[in-house]
Amino acid sequence: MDVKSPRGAYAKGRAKRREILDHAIALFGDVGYRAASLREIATRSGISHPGLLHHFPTKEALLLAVLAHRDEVDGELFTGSTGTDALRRLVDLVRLNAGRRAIVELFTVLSAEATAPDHPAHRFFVDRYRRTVAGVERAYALAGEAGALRPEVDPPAAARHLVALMDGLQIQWLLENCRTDMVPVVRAHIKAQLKAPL
Amino acid sequence: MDVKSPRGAYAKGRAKRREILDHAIALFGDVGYRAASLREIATRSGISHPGLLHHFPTKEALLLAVLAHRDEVDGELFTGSTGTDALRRLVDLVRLNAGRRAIVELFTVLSAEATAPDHPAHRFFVDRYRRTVAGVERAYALAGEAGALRPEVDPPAAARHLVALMDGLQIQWLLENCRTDMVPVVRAHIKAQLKAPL
DNA sequence: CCTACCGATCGGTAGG
DNA sequence: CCTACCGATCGGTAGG
Repeated sequence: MDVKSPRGAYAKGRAKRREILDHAIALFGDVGYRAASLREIATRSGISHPGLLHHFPTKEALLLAVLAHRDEVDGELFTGSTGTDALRRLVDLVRLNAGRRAIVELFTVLSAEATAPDHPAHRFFVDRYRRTVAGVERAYALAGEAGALRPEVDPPAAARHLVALMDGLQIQWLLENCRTDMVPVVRAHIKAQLKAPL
Repeated sequence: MDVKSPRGAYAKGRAKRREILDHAIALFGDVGYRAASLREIATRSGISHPGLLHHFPTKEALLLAVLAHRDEVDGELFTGSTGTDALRRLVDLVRLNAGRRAIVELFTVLSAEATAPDHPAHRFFVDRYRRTVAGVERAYALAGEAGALRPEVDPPAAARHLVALMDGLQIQWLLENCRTDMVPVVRAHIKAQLKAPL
């Protein structure tokens, strides 16, 4: 018995779950959900594929667990910032993403795959984009009310524009094998919309 | 013998090839290249799957034929326009794309899938983006030389920005089931970069 | 263009 | 957590 972890068996199960999630993120990002195999994820995680199905009962459950896990981690990033400050935080998010190719790949590949209405992650991404665009729109609206926005900026259009810009830059960044910098493009865009320097 | 088509056999072969290409575009767009099956494309085209392989020897050959076919059709759109005029034409392209969901789906899904270096279309999309961004950059540069651009517009960054914007809007448009209009967002963006009205 | 087949691989289950 | 298996499906080939 390990004194430092009296619930060693549970801790081990949680660690294995986490290991499976990490390898699932990597493979879903590389080849997409449909083309990824449970056997490959299981082998990378050091277990058999029925072993994997003990932790996640179906392939779809694994996908949804991956998405929920990512939402949980990234959701913490933007709690408490509003208006102009939230727009500034988005530049930080772009910088952060430049350091985690696997996550960027995952969302780029899955969001495209999930445009198909029968894809198991379709609802997730429809809801996610609705929430994201609405959140960015609110940030623009608040910045506008505070008098920080140039008058020609229209919050609804600006929100869709900014989210699209970030997504599109990620495709280019991945195809260029991360050799370019997404940050200045986003930074210059937001800067041009604000009255005060960013 | 049909007098109006003395090479009826050849014409029929070409029509079947074209039919296969159309169904391949639709299925590759719906589920991606890896998850699409030759049997499904063949069935939709009214032949057996070895029959399909008579026209296209491998799955990869079919993919490359689809991409070459699209490049051939769309390449004609921009011959002869330069500078500000080419930027205006890009707005027309967005409007055109809003009328062909299948094509938009195809390129959105495949470009994301092909960010993986070992994807059979990887080279195609790397080259395609290089060419596209370079072409748009040249349009901005020419517009700048003609004095049509606002001074803060930087052609290299503006080119990556505009291409990213178009790609990102397509993802949102597909997830929203084509219920929104991409044109005003792109139009307003380019308009804000030009001195003269669009 | 077809039928019939190949070996490989898939998600999931049985039974322990 | 395992081995062993299920039926289904894959891309491609043989042979006509």
